[in-house]
Amino acid sequence: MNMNKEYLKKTAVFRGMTDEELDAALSALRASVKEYEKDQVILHAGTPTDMMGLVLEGSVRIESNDMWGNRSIFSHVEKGQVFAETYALVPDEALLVDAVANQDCRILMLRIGFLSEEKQDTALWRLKLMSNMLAVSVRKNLVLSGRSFHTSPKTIRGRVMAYLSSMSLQKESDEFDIPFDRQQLADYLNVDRTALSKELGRMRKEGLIDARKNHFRLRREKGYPL
Amino acid sequence: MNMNKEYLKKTAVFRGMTDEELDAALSALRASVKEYEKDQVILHAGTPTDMMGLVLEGSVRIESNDMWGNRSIFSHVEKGQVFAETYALVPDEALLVDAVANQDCRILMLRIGFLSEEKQDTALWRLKLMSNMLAVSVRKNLVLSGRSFHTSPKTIRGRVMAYLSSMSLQKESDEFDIPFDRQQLADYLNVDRTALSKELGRMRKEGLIDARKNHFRLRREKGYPL
DNA sequence: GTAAGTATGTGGTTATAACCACATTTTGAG
DNA sequence: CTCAAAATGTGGTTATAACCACATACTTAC
Repeated sequence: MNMNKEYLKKTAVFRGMTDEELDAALSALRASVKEYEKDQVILHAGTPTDMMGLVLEGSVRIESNDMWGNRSIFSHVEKGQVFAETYALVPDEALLVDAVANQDCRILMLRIGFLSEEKQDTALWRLKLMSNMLAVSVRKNLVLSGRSFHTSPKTIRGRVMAYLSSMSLQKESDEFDIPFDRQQLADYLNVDRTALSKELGRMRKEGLIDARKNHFRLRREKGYPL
Repeated sequence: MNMNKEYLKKTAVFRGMTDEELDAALSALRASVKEYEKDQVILHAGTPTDMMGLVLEGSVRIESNDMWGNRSIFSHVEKGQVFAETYALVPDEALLVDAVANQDCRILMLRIGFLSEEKQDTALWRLKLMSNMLAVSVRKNLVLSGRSFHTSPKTIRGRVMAYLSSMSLQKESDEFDIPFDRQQLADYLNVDRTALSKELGRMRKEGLIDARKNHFRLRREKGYPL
């Protein structure tokens, strides 16, 4: 199986496990590595799943596409992080979103559904896995709340500033790359792409930001709040 | 201590515990009952917390108020449910939102922070608590995603329909009460209150819905989608 | 390098929501 | 019941985003 166990032991899901525990966990989780091309759908909305994915290479976006073709991007999942764990752990809840490869990807698929079953197996690997998944889940919660903060301002500029401020804090720098192209950023902020481009243009003109492709720089001295 | 243990054993947090386990858990959690009046802030944004709240009576809303007085309501927490568990379980993360009593409330405050500590105590009550908290957390995730769905349509009507459809599904009826007054619904959907009233008026006129106070009825035969 | 294709930006128009002022209805206290 | 206060609704105006068409820039394959 083409996966680096040393790397896995550093991820939030398998943190703190011994080699033996990791092997036991991977076996119970029916771990398997899958590959996906850019823009290929990994998990489809509407299908129930007991599997979550752990990103080994590439990145994944979580999005919803309504019947009129409107896309809304909920989050972006980087290498080492997991997705769909919520649906895998809530029995009978069909996926409401698509998980899509944002680039060519290697994904470790894990059948985690059993963790939410009643039986109290106290194998140490299981306890550690559960503890880790709790940490992963509450973190994911913060990510989702974050998006709520980024989309609650009523103006495009407000949303852009909320998003960029929070990225800047996270990256601990005024200069950083974002994981989205313009269309994706628009779909993340729930605004029209051309309107977003226009607003970025205005903000550039006013000297608030530099924005070139997915690289941004905040010019706080120009009166950037937060 | 003024709390009904039989009731607690039915909540998602303490589900499946024996009396002894519940006592051990409550003691470790330094459980205490607090009372709050309508609109009193229970937990303030900006303060770190290792406590979560379990609603014994009344209900709580989770909201964010920016420096210009704009309110955004993230979720509504009913009797038996918990709030702030995310922040309590993520060390060093200050609360980003306020938890506010939506009516006069009795809240069981629980110091749950220790659950995210490293040490592997395998007391059964602790395992059950952890397992339950995982279930609670992933559920909370679905609630947060739900709000994303409700606020992603670009028009007020789209948001109202998304929200009401999902309430209708949840309540398994075309007729139901919502936990918000108009201003709160507007703040939940991130729209202006008067614009919301106007849109509800139009939808009433078109025969799509009946809406009186917080009681709604969907008239699907009139072409309500989903 | 060139061409084709993709991504990004911009002007113009229209639709819609925000905002303001105020009318009407409902609620609650006495 | 009466009054005051709060909640809800409505008309009118303005600000802004959506939408459309297209220009420009950038990327990739050849």
